[in-house]
Amino acid sequence: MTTAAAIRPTRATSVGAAVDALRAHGLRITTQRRVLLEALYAAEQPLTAEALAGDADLASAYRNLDAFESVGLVRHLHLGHGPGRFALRERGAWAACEACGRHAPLPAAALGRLRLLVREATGLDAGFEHFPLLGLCPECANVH
Amino acid sequence: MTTAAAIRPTRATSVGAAVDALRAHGLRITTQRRVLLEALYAAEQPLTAEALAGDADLASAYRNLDAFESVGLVRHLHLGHGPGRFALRERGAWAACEACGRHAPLPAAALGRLRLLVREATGLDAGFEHFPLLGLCPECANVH
DNA sequence: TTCGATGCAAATAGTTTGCATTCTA
DNA sequence: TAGAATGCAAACTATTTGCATCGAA
Repeated sequence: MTTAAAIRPTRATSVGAAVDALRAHGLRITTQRRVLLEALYAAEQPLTAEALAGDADLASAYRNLDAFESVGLVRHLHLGHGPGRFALRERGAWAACEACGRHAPLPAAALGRLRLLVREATGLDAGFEHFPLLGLCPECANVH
Repeated sequence: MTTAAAIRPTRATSVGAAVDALRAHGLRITTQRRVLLEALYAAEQPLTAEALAGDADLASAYRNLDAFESVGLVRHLHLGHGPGRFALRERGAWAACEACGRHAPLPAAALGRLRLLVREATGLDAGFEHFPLLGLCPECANVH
């Protein structure tokens, strides 16, 4: 893992732009890295290393995702239990229901207000990035 | 793991009260369970199963902490990477710095306002319980 | 043609499970 | 004394590392 504090985001809105960004950071573009990038850009939610790698070698996938993360292109996060997941930093923060597992992006405006509130209350500059906002969605809340 | 949605908190402010609560739930009080309770009540922060168990058998410690959790006495949470941690539900939610690892309880008032804000923005009833509020404390933020 | 990336194998960390034994209620 | 809890061993999942080989620049 790389410390979040040390990473400055790399925003690339397409696989092509990501390739350029990676090269600019001195990373080489290989077949398996291209596959990972395609999967990351195609994904609508954070995915596990296994899902992103497909048939490719998992150990290399972890190494590559880690490289992408330390370059600020990707973020490593956890949605509930189970394996960690990876998503483009580009895609923002997430909110998830801990009962049914559904998750959705967190609106930027809400994120801003949350950060302000947390800063006032605790002095902490909260990212809501490595861990999502976790709670109960309306449907699951109604069950009880 | 037990689904958070299904658990109703058990508030017990002392080891003795916790013992009563466990018995009320049909759980037996053994030496190792008493040790775990002592450790939980003595702890100022969420601790790992290993730390809480001391010399005792780790597998049993996990089983017991899980039992405590499903009775609503304890909560299982994650502060950054590494092993999961356990704390009394009694003790509330946590805020942690992802750079230096320091963590502190989250004031109840702030928690209430956060929940309201999140609910308005996403419809989600956020607990900030299984995962803490993660961000950068003022000192770590200043380094950059 | 060099050094970074790969892919396999093996190690590691955290956690769970099976099962015979022990002890609480 | 019945059934719950224990303690060891072994399985398991997620992730990392060593190392010889391969390939991008």
